[in-house]
Amino acid sequence: MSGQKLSDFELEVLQHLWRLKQASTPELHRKIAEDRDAKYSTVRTIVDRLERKRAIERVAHQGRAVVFRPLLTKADVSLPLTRRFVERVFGGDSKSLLSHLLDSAALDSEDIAYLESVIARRKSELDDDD
Amino acid sequence: MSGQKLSDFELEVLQHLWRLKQASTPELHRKIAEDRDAKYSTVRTIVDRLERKRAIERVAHQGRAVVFRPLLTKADVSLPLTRRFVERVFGGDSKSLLSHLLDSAALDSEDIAYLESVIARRKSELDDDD
DNA sequence: TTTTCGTATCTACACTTGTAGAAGATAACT
DNA sequence: AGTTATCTTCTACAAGTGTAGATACGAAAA
Repeated sequence: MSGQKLSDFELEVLQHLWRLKQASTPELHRKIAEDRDAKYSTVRTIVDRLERKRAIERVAHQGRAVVFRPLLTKADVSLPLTRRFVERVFGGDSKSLLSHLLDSAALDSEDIAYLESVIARRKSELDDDD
Repeated sequence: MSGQKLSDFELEVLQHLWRLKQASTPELHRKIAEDRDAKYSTVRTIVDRLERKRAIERVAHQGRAVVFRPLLTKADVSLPLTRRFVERVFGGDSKSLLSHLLDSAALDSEDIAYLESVIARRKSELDDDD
């Protein structure tokens, strides 16, 4: 499930909701206002759109405020978006993205150990069923 | 230089131009029509917009057709877009994207071999100066 | 040289997105 | 109970995007 495409702003709000588990629009507005300038009603509009897109749902009330929680998981969102991004920007070549990331991301030896383990697992999977 | 943001369709056309080095709108239209349904004038509109955004420029004529070439390199486009994508979808944490890429089925054995080589190099770098 | 395609150019339109004001509603404070 | 500070809901709008028809134009074919 996901269907609907999410805009930048909608994703930003979702990020906050993932972190907070659930939140009201006023809370979300405060969080967003920490980063940049945005009027309350603007945030509320985005929340409305997320609800209409069934990306979030109402779970409770805090005073007059409605509390929302995400319906989509990070994976629901990032899987298709990543695929689409690799397609759009790297013409489907994920190696380009990888090398870019490896060059730009600060990786310590711990990260590298992790990567190695994932790769090892991956390799055996590919050997097995491919 | 880049300034302007590029739409999905504009990026798609740019991809083709990078591959072809240069091309006329009719050529681009044919390429795109291989993948999906798109009218000539639609493609031409996108080419116009790319030109107005100074992402491409006219280099020659083929009969009545204008030949264009990219002004932006892949790096010009992918560096800021990747940063923005990581920000939007992974809340700025590029390591999440990395592990996501590794977890998603987007990698074939060739990608993995490449990754191993990069990691090996990375490891020796860390040994050296750390 | 006139006709005819293939291109270019112009114009248009519905939809999404970011942005927000205005008005209506209601919990909370006095 | 009345007032006030918050929230919600409604409405709006400009810019960007995908989409494409209509028309003009010029090169190539007849």
